[in-house]
Amino acid sequence: MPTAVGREPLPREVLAEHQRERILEAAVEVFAARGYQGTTVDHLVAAGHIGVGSFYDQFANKEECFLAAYERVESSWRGRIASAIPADETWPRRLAAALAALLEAIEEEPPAARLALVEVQAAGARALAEHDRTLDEVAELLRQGREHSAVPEQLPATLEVATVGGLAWFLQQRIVGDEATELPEVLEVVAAPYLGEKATAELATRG
Amino acid sequence: MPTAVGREPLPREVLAEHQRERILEAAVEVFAARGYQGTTVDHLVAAGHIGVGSFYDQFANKEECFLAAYERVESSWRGRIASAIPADETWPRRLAAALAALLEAIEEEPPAARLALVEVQAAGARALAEHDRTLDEVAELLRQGREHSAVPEQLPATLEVATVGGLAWFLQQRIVGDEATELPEVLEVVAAPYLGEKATAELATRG
Amino acid sequence: MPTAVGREPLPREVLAEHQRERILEAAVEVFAARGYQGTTVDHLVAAGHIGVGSFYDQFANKEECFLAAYERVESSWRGRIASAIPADETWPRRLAAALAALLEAIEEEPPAARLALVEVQAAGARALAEHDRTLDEVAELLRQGREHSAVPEQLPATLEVATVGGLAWFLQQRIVGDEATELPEVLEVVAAPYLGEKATAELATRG
Amino acid sequence: MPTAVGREPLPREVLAEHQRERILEAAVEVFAARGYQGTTVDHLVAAGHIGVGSFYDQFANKEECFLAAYERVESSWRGRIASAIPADETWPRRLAAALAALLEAIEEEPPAARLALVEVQAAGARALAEHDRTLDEVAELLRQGREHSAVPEQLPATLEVATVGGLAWFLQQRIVGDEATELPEVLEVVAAPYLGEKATAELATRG
DNA sequence: AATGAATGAGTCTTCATTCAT
DNA sequence: GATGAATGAAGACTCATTCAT
Repeated sequence: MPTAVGREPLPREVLAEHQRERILEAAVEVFAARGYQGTTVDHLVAAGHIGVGSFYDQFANKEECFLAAYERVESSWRGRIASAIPADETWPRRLAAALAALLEAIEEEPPAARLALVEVQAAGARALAEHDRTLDEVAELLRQGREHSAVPEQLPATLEVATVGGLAWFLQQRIVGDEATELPEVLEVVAAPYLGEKATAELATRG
Repeated sequence: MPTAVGREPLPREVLAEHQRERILEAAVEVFAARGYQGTTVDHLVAAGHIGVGSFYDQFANKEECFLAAYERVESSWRGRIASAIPADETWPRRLAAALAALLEAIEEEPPAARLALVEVQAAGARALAEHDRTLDEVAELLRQGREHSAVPEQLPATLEVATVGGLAWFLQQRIVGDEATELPEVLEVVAAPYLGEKATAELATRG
Repeated sequence: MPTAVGREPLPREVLAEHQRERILEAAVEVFAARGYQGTTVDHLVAAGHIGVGSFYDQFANKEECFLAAYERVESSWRGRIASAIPADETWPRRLAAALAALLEAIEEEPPAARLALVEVQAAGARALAEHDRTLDEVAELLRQGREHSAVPEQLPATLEVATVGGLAWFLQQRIVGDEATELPEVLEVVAAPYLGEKATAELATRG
Repeated sequence: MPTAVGREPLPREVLAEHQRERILEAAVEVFAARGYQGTTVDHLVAAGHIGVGSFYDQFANKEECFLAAYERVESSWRGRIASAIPADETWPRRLAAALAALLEAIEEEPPAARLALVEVQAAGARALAEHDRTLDEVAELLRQGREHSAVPEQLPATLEVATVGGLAWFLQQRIVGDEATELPEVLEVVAAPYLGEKATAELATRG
């Protein structure tokens, strides 16, 4: 076996990172279950099986912890969705794949979904701003679909912002109501303005 | 002392109601300025020029006060919009009139707008549910526009919910950013799915 | 009996002031017994028989409370000493009377003495500055005794500051050691530089 | 491997001692800069470039560390002053030399001065007691000057304690105010009671 | 009917100290 | 022997709510 030279590549740093991850994982559950305001640092500490001090070693305060948890979910989902999008496909199919991945994520990780789409609204200005940024990015991606429109120049400038807001609202409703969301209904709302009702319906049906 | 005939008709009740109104009026300002979480009962009490006791005579707690303020705004705007809608007109024009009245209300009462569209998100489950109910009602109204669609049966079932969510999100963005919102951009997003891009553009232009 | 006009001259304000007095009275005991650092707000609250909130209604924090207590003692003693000084007497006798009153106060109110002469040293910069101011005032009063010196121009400029510091230190020692202090020993130290050893001794003996 | 004859004589002990010295050196700076209460063990640890554990290997707690730092300064200054005192000289000149050495030390090591004369007051009962002991020793030395008094039997018994207290207070004032102290002004206060104003003035002038 | 003084539970946060590695 | 991650006791402070006047 190779020598031990260059060993111990990840003791301290990684351990810390690992702990941070553990805390965040627990934090997602807690924030989702109790709401941002209903969550105290003690709740987080208990759920993370750490001491109060350790919590404050990792996060300046509750808000920072929420933001970190939010970003963690967001980044995880972003990766998940990105890798679900087929590289060599048309925009409509790529869109469908992205939305499918999103719905899948929501279904598989309800607490994360609640954190990212519901609680984020009540977690203060910073979280709201972060959320805005994310939605703006999604809107930007949507905008690329305009070239598939028969009448791109007629599409209102605000279409994407409204579409993304509508999507977020829609999902939020379902999450709060603890209801599942099906791809077709989402796809229709998001894709229709670009592809038209008919093509959208087809896309939703055949996939 | 002999009572004068036809003296003040409803002293107690009316006075109480009047005071409640005054408090709510002040509460709208306070909640809008400090945010739901940043507002304390003392802030409300100070702004309403009443004693703490009187506050608790009127409201069970801070949340109830917020809900009452929210409902007050909502009901006031509802009336305002209702009376702005011309009775004998086509649905598109009625829609346009309603949206115009909404934008006007937002512009004239920024605190109320902030309360009803932004802070409501952070004021807890009850407020959120109330807000949902309102948006659902709006969605219901929108649904009446389907008969103007060339292809009503192709419209996705979720269209209205998404549209309303998109509208709310859109307005929220503008309010937070302290930017004005113009009728055409809103109209395009809301009406286009029903009337098509072209007719919507015309409606927006000619009014 | 006279009418009730102009009645209720002191309900609210006075009550509040009275409470503040009560708290300060208790605070003197607590600070003296536990030391400034060893005292917590809870200790003060318990000793004052009030709620935490009421404490914070009266004082911004522990330090402000200490400062108020210090000033209360200082002002009380100042008055006590001032009224002990005979108006129509020579400076030496006035000095002796003042010191006698000071020693009497120390003996009668050990906690106050400890607060004003010992704990004040450990209560932070503000308290220290306040204490400095007081000692400076005393030094100023001493300076008036120079005209009784046979050789006033030979007295060092720093005499008073050193004398006052010496006095404070001396008293502090006794208070910490829980020992009584006799007028003659103090008088000798304070008056000797001005009156000479002999006259001082006489003053100390005969009064 | 064969050990070299006469190799490093005392590795462990000396190293430990050396480290302790380093920590104390840093501690003086930290305590002087942040005040006793404002200093945390972490500050000391960071300044000493050691681990928390090592700190607790050397000192039982923060207070012990302060006491050790205080004693280190005190002992260093004691030596410094002792070696500045000319052996074969009169008491007045020896006193002047001692005071000169003290002022020199204060000027050269402001942090040490602040620790020994200011912060010591706020570092708890133990430190205060230690300080008392030191001042008492100084008082004892002063007492030897009585034989130079023209009227030794008239000097008050408490003269030395008061003088030392006055000196300490005086220096403390200057240190806090960040002002320099000149030998003459100090000398006058300390020596005058023994030598008389005139001789003192001469001593101060000619040295 | 109205007031606001009083309460104290609940939260956040710091920091001395321990102990596994 | 040295390190610093982890702990949690302890303390400051806020604010919703009650209740005597």
